[in-house]
Amino acid sequence: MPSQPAKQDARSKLLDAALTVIRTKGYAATTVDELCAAAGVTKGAFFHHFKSKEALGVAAADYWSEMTNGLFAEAPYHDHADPLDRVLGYVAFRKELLQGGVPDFTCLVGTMVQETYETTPAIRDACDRSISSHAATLEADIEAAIRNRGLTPDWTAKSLALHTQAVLQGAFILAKAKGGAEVAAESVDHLTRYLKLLFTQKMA
Amino acid sequence: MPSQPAKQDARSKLLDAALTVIRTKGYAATTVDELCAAAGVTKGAFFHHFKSKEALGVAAADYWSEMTNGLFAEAPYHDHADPLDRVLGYVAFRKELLQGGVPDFTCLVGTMVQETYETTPAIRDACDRSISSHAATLEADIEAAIRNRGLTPDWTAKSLALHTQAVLQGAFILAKAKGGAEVAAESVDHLTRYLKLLFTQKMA
DNA sequence: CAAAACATACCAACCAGTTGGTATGTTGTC
DNA sequence: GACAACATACCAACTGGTTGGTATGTTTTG
Repeated sequence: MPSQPAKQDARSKLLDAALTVIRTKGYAATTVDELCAAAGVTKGAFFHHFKSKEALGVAAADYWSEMTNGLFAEAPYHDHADPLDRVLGYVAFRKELLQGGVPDFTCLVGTMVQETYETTPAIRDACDRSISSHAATLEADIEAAIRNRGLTPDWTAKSLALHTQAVLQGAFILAKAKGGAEVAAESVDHLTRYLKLLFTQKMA
Repeated sequence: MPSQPAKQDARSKLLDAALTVIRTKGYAATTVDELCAAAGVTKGAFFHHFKSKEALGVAAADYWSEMTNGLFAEAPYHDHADPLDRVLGYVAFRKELLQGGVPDFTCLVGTMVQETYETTPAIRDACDRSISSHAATLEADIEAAIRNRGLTPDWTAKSLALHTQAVLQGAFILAKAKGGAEVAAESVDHLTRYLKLLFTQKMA
């Protein structure tokens, strides 16, 4: 009966707070005190669960992976019989997620890796794991779509899967610069158009 | 006779230092003291030329625009007679720029806007100006290529120009996550492929 | 009751920004 | 063209608030 938000322990509350605060202000500008205030816990609780701010960053990236894994695993686009439809369905699903404020639909690990890639290897690696493992879930469908269409492309399923992530991450940056989702949605439309062209082209 | 680097004043040295330091560590993690040390000037000089760290951020974004404007204005891809070749030449040029360490080829304003979009409007706007004005330089060639090929697309030249920037910005994020330019280059290859398909398609 | 889960109080280092000052032009005036 | 009046460029030392982290409690739970 009792819902989650009330019964959460300090660790979960801190991780949830980290997702929203870091996505809004970035990792470096987010202070431990701020995280504690947003989570409604004290600093003692913070350092009981995380040995440092950096450790929280790594845990937040892992937590982000868990959350998104669940979200995408349950998304309806997997139901399509045609693997290309699953890939296109994935991208359409990503477009549907572009709702609410910019901090709500942008990517935690994309934000964090920008700030930490040179200075904090542990966080960079956690962000890389998150992005790369998510891209890998697309790779199988792309591979199946290639076989299904009998293509022999000069690109790999892996590089295309990563390209979809590049487009999305770049779309988030434009959304942040312009203060809205519209520009991101248009970039996702271009990605969809590319995928359709790739798999339906009548090449010379 | 005397070369530039020795004769620079404190302001220019600080702006040059800002480009490298902020691209490496991010805006929030970069301290004023660090900037001064990298520029070889004192804090007094810093606050003489910039009224705050935020003001330096804005100035750095404007300085970045100047630098990149010059670089792209003089690039050889403008010489192509065919507008589509100019667009493809631009993307090829961007791929050529993916040399050296990750902090050397990534984008200052893409990095800064991620951290400041919600908290520091002045910097966000400066970054937006930089990205959008750069994209606008592409728009004319795209428009000309559309007319040249007699296309009536369901997308706009502006959205495609912004999409190229999204791909590049996203490619930088992947490069940061993976610690190298290779993944970015592959994404740029996908962008080139998309452009060629868009303009040479035999649609059903 | 023992250990895990939290809270309170505190600290040393750090940070953006200030202060008061010097050195070197530039400008106006007779 | 000499000299006062002012402006610009820069510097070293300092400050007050903030930050990540710690030391030491108290409370809850199995």
